[in-house]
Amino acid sequence: MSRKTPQAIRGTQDIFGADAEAFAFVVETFERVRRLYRFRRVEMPVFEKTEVFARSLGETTDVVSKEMYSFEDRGGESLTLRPEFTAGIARAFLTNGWQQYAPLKVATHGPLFRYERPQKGRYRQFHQIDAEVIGAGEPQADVELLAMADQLLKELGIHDVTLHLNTLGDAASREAWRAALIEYFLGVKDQLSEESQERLEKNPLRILDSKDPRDKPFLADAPKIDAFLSEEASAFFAAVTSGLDAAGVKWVRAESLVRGLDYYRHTAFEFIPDEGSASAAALGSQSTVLGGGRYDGLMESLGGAPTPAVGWAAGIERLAMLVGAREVEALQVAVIVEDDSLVSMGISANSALRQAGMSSELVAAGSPRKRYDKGSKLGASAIVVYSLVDGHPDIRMKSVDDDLAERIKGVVYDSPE
RNA sequence: GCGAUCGUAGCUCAGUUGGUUAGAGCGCCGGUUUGUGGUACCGGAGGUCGCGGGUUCGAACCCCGUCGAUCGCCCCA
Repeated sequence: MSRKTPQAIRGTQDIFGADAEAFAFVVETFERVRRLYRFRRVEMPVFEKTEVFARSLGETTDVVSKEMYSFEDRGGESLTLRPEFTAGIARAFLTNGWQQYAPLKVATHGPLFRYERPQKGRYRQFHQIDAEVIGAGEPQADVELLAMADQLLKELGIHDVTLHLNTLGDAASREAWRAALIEYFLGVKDQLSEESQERLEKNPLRILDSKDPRDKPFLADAPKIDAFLSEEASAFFAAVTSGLDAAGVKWVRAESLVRGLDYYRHTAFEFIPDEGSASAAALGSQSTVLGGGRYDGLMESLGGAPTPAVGWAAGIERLAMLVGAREVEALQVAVIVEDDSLVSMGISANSALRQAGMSSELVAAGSPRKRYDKGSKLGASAIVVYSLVDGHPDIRMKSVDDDLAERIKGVVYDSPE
């Protein structure tokens, strides 16, 4: 290990080989499915004014103060590497007048940055796919978005995850529920874990998904959102669930599923591996594969007109773990040159094969005697060998695939020298 | 920020209660087999055992520190 080589930044990854193939498979599948649902592609900046994220997330949270990659540029302006897509898309929607396209369905993917301690399925630079519907307040938008997520997971071959669904109601319902939770947990405060006692002040909803055994006894009897839902909020949720049923999307109710941020309204959801499944084992403690919700309050926090919106995002690395290692596509042709005087013949054959749409590798270096071995190890369906027989150039071809053999003959034997 | 486990060739790993010049497989390079669909044989390069200190006659091994990795807690947009 050379002392001079700089190390990669903590929490960044160099993805290669089968893992990189799995990553690409996730992105390609997402791109294909997103077209089926007519989501339009957007490309966003990787960094924004810190304000964009601070205002949308809420200034107070740990998330803003500790988990963002922020820095000053040369003009002294505070910038931040995007920790999520939603805030930047909302900003673009407002600054570019995309209201004219509403309701707007957009999709994107790329790197995101969060200053966190790396662990299984969590990195400082990680990658997500993302889909948003902006300017659509009706429950059908939630249904469409969730149907797309469900289809994506199935097309990725992931069948052991389930949609966990909840509603947070409208702003009034949500506040009433929150107040009731605080009151309830205050009553048993002494018996809660230290973490949850702190959460009581900062983020009471989060007590509901505490992992601490000391908290669990109190969770079952905690107030439920359903008791606080307004008539409209109930109707909205009912429309979402019946729409999902109609679309054939399986779901389970998750009464304790919450969102930390204030701008979330109504639908909140996560796709989570089924207990004991292969996917659950593959993900370790990072169980959520895809998550999102309705964020009707966000646009206002960025100074825009009230605009309903709903979206989700999913970690590409986590999806790639569930998809499993994928091998590179098999090589079709290995071109082996066993005598250096024939190298240019090999080069032109290799080149002609590729231009004719066949994947090809040239083996013309190293010990001539070992080239055949080296070439055959590439695992190609066909091998083309250039060698010298009695001082004359000789071409031989072997193939396990007759159609491929014909295609090769058409290219290699007819190519102008 | 906290905790646990781990750091030996390019890769995956051995290394006996501390004992001489630190090993294997794979990969890489070269040679042999006049070989032709992966599998043979021989040889070679490549390691201050993460780094720094300590204990000891002697440390890859024991102790302390440090850096890094992994997994978990907190947090999770």
